[in-house]
Amino acid sequence: MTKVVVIDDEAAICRALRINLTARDYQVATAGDGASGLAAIARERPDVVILDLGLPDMDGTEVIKGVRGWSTTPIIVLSAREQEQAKVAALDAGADDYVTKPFGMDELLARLRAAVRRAVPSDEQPVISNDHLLIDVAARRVSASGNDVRLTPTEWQLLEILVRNRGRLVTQRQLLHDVWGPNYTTELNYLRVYMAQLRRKLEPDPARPRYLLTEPGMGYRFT
Amino acid sequence: MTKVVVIDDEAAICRALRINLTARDYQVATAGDGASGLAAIARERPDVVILDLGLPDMDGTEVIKGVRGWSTTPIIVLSAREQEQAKVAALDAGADDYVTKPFGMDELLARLRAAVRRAVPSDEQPVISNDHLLIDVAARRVSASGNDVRLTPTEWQLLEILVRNRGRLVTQRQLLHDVWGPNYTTELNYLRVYMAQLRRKLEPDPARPRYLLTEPGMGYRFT
DNA sequence: GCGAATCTTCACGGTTTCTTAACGGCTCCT
DNA sequence: AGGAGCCGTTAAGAAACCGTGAAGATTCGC
Repeated sequence: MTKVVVIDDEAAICRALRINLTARDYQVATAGDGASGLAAIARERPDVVILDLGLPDMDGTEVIKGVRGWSTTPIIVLSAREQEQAKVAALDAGADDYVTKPFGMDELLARLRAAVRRAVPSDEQPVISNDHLLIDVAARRVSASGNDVRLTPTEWQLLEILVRNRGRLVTQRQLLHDVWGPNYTTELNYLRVYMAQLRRKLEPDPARPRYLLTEPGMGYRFT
Repeated sequence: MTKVVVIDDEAAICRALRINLTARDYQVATAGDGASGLAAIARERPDVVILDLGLPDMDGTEVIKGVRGWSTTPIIVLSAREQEQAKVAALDAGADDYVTKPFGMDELLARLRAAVRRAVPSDEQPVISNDHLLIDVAARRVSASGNDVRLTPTEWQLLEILVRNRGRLVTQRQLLHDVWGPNYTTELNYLRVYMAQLRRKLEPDPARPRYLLTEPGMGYRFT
């Protein structure tokens, strides 16, 4: 059975969605603010999330980023008609779709079906482990030669993207877009600085990298 | 580079999209009706399709079904505000998203980025594999006789075009246009230099190519 | 508020990649 | 046989790119 988490501060909407979705054999959990919404997602591991952007306690994009750190669950955003800017920000933060309020239930259901259909069958949690390195993405732990390594938030985001795409080349544009946002896709400096820091912390010989490889002119690759 | 096919019967919209998308480094092809739209999708193999529902010759859902028969390319639907019913039908037919006319360019671009980003996992990119060669376009990996081969950005672009059109002749003009841009379509030198480099890196006997074949006076072909 | 950690920005030297030109071999045509 | 055009090969200078250290600016925790 498909599991849905609904995050909305309007109780009426939560109730309406719960009734409609339950009637169509979805399993529904609701939350009234961002913090409890994140908790619900972590607890329920839903197949899809419906998220209202106008939450009382935190910005909607913060919720999205919080989820995208460890999960690829589809997120459908609800927003008032005027928040054009917020919609764009939400999609760039990693939302999969949005519906403007007031919305037709038929439309929401169609989008829900589309989102679930698209979803990739849940992927395994990446854990890298070899003689020298141990990277546990879910637990946010990294150690090199047996010693725990502390990474800053930015370093971690960068490493996580590379690890999730291990073996594949990740382009500079994509890294910059996913870590710094859509307006920073030309700041190649940032990549150089942070790749150097990651290598200093992770590589046995930072000057001759074994894991964090450069593909000149294109991007980086974790192997 | 991301390739987009736009299908809309309003020439003004086609033109506006072409200009905006080209400026953002998308590669754009346009079609004015459903039939030529389907042909364009089959020919161009775009990364994403923008489809107007109000086409003169056939219903938009027919176009979607026609594509979904053999491809999972993301489809973003354009529709007038009133066609609520048609939107639902389009999403159920396999469309991935829709935007109501009149639309904001920012919103469309954000949805485009979201659609392309989502599509990557499910999109099966060509992988060439035989005794001697292994080419994984998605991961940007090439190996010859078991050894990993490093390619420069230009070498990659060239090889990728040939691989995507494997078996077919690709003209010199098209290669030059797609790799170096519209102002370089006479620099046949570039092709010779880079084909030689690719052969040196990929062919078992570079002087007698098995995969990267020359069609004198016309172009090259990957087999 | 204050100190520490983190992020942004800059400049320099070394390396890789791109561009360009020249030369010889080959095929086809006259 | 000779010439013209096309192709493959090589090499060298120019341009772009990368790694690095370090110095402000900003944020965060106390």
